[in-house]
Amino acid sequence: MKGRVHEVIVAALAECHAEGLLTSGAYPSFAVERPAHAEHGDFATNLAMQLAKPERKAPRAIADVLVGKLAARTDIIARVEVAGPGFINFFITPAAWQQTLLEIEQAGDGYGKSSIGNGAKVQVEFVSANPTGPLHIGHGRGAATGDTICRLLAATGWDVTREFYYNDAGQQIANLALSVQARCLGIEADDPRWPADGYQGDYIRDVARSYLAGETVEAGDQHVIATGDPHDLDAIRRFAVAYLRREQDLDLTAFDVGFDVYYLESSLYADGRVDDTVRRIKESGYTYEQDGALWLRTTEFGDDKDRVMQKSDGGYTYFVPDVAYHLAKWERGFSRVINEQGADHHSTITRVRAGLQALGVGIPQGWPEYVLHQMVTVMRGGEEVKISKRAGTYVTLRDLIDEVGRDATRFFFVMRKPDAQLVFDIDLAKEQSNDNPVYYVQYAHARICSIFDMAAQKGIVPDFAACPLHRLDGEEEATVIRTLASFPEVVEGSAQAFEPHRIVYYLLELAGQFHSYYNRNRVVTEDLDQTTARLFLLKCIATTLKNALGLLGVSAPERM
RNA sequence: GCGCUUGUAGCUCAGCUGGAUAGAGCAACGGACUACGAAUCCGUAGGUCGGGAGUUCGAAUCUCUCCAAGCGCGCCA
Repeated sequence: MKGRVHEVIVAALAECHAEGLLTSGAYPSFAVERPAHAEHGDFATNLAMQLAKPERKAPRAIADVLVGKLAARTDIIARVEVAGPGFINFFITPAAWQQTLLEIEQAGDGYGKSSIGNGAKVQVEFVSANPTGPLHIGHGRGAATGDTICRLLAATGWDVTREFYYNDAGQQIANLALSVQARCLGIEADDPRWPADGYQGDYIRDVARSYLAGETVEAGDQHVIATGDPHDLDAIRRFAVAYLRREQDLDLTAFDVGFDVYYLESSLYADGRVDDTVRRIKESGYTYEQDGALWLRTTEFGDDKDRVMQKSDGGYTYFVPDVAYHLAKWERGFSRVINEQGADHHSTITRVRAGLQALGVGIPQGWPEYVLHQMVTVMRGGEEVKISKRAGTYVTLRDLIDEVGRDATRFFFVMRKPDAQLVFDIDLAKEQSNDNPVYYVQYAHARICSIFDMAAQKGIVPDFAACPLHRLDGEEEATVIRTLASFPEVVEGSAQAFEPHRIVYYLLELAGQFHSYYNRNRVVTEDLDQTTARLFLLKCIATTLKNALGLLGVSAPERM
């Protein structure tokens, strides 16, 4: 509907220019928005204000001219008026609003989708947890946020590739292997022989036990059989990485989060991409040697100090494989890449981009794009759950899914915009009451389904093909229809801004309007026409609720 | 000290990329089930949008500057 109004405005402006009513010939950018107050109509535009400068006339005078043309579009416009400093307010005819329900019904599962992405390729990298331990609550937020962004982009016409980057090389993995080996040998964390930066979590014991038992682990295309030899560090490393990767995969599967590509850091070394990247950066002239190390002039690209690429011991710092990895993304043809990460790693952004710029291969400055999510704190029993890796008291994603369920976990993780810190209240998420927003929304869907069941039991078979839409003439019905009609706009905005929480707020609003409507209006009555029309409205609400929940990876139950 | 993010009702948070009179849910108080699910609804009350200055027809939104909180500032990842 908004798009239709936009078209009508452009057409009117063109007419005014053609007939000399306006003289500048200007087509400024202008907004069509939904006014906060109902007295201001269904839509409003600031076009006249935007034209004031080029036309060198008062906004209200320009608005009067435009209104003369707009008023002729009686098929959708009931009334237009000039208000305030020069707003043009549109009042849409009830019939035009009611017609939008037909579009919803026809689109069905596809309602809310659009093609603004034009099928262009976009890659979203998210989670990318190190295979050194189980996924914790921060990874959970990343998984829910990243997955929802993928769903939003797919729904708006992008060709999405979901990617998980495995840091399966480097010092952390060496520490992992040493930790598992220590457990295999019965060395405790307080033993002087315990490795310096060893991982102390209980899961390390599980890995060691499994390894000694000679178990087999399958993860992705890996198929690793434990040798059970506690002195074969290389075998332990391969087994431990596969074991933890399998655990992470199981968690993500339980969370309904999937990936198209698992990219292994070790492959960047194996195929020479890391060395090649270093060589190409050196050739760029942005490097220098100092104190026995190789430095990159990242300050040339906005960093506050230069960074070491190759340490004096010959090893590369962590951002070098990161640059190599992103160069590979670019060469794979992703002109658009989005990285979803925790904000605690935000300092890598400047370095990775600097490395890519230094390569001089035509990568745009703002590439790749980043979505950073802030910290998550967990509340239980009104108190913050303190996180201590050493004591092993951190909350894993698995714990959350087991305790509060997948739907509530996903919903809560995307309830806030990524930029804001998130307080995850476990008690609230578990609660099956009106305080819990997940149940509030799901209940709306289940309630509608139950009304359809009840109507069927009464032998009512609504003929939607001949639905008397004009019977939906109440104020509350108009309100709900307007909300339904805005869904595609909400999806577009949410996708464009990488802000999944907008879908959550939309759901709460729509569910609220339905509950309110339901409490005041009886749907199934003796009046068959009215019953048919209202059931049709409810069907459209249920469809929209289900589609919106689907974007969040949350189910729309028919019964609760 | 520098960088990023945040600061809106007692609490938790929205505010549609600069629009008109700043909204919702909790909590508080008062109401609504002999008819479709009360996991619901209706009403009342609650504000110097952290402080200050600037940009313009117009600022919670953009700029600057203070204040406060979180995160990050390694030849760790």
